[in-house]
Amino acid sequence: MRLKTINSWLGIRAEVLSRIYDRTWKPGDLIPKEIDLAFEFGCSRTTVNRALRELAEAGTLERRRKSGTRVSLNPANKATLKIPLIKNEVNKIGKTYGYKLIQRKLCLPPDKIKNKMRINSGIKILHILALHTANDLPFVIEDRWINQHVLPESEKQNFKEHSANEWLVLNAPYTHGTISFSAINSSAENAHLLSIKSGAAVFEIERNTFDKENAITNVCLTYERGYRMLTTF
Amino acid sequence: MRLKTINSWLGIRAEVLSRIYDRTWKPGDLIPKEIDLAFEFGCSRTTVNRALRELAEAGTLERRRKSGTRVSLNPANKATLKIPLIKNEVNKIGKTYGYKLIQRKLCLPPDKIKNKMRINSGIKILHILALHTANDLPFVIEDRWINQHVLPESEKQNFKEHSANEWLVLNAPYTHGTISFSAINSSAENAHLLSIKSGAAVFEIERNTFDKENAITNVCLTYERGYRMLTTF
DNA sequence: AGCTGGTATATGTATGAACATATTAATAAG
DNA sequence: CTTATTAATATGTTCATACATATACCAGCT
Repeated sequence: MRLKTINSWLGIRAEVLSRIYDRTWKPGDLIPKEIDLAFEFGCSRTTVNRALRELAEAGTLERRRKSGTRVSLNPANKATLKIPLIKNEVNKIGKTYGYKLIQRKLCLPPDKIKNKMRINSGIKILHILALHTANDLPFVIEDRWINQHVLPESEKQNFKEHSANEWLVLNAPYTHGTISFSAINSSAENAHLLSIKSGAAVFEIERNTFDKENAITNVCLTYERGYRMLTTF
Repeated sequence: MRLKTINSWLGIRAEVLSRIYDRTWKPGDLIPKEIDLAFEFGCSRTTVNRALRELAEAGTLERRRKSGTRVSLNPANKATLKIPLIKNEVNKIGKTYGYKLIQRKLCLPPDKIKNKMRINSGIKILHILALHTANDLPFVIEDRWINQHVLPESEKQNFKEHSANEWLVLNAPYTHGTISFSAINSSAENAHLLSIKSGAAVFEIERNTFDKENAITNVCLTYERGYRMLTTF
């Protein structure tokens, strides 16, 4: 019955959220169909569709053809994490970024890496160990393997001035990847590099990127003690 | 000059990704404007817009009015984490979910919680400690504070059968929240609950949810040893 | 130089109409 | 009673068109 004219998709999204919030539409409820909402809000179905689609992508709504749109039972608490370049991450917290290459050489990867990157036995690949610092204090250990057979250019890079992290972003397009977060007790070597006690809990991010079926790189980032990864929703 | 007819937004998104991938368009490059792409792909600008908008949301492209669209310099490695109900998380790995309430009482929160939830001194709020199990083995410790002044219904719940986690999803609408991930050395109490050695590194997720300016709940989830949070991109 | 205002331009949004597609519900065949 | 077929329907997508809006660029002024 054409009560309001919130005729922008942002306005409609806000109104729908508000109705979910004030429990006019409760979790699990079916909400009116697009045409009816369009009439009520005094806009076209296209606009309603845009608003509802965004909410469905965010996990707030669930939509099915013919059935209709309902409020999600578990609002999928989706958090989107931005994984920035370490350099940017350090700059963002107002500290001075530093980088130091510790090791760079071709060697046989351990079984774990061999499996993850699908490297045959006896094949040497590029291993890089580096330290990123914030105000000259250890910030992150970058322990990286690069498949130089897939990425021949990488063999010409010495990674002395700039981290592999940065070079890869510009020069290694990927199709997909995996990422995992975990907590581990730091090894003696890592503890030494980070100037912490051996065994101290540290936050680790492991990332694998692929070019179709070929693994490009595997990196394990070990963060300074007390590091927190934050986001909002 | 109308070479192909990939005239669906998904097709166009794929084609654009492919061109970025094969380095026809390199990071930082300006790509043709919507109208030109529409002509080339033999579709309307609306469709191109949809494809490019999605890619911009994903962080692959950066768009500015008048300037145009360019390939992101740092493809914002955005990973979207789905934070499911613990029950669903356990079921997903094919294990039997269990829940045990350890403690539930009104008490004075420590300073840390008081600050985060903006609770005045001397005010008691609801504290819940519970253990979630997978195949009868400890999986997650849920250490939660609920502001029962904002959420009066919560005081009537005993949380014996179902976790606060589940009740809140259905009964506590929120406007926004924060989430943080970290690694810590487990305390003696948590180690005991999780049947691990005190000091072992454990993964922690801390979440705060708000109803406008009022904090609804603060929860700290401490996961079993070796837990990994995974996602793909 | 620096500031001001105007203009051109690429993206952003809205519309109504049309057709596509998934899925439910009704119906007919076995 | 069960299963295959068909119709109905809500969302999904595309289109041509129009207008809105941010902003880069330029001209003219101080």
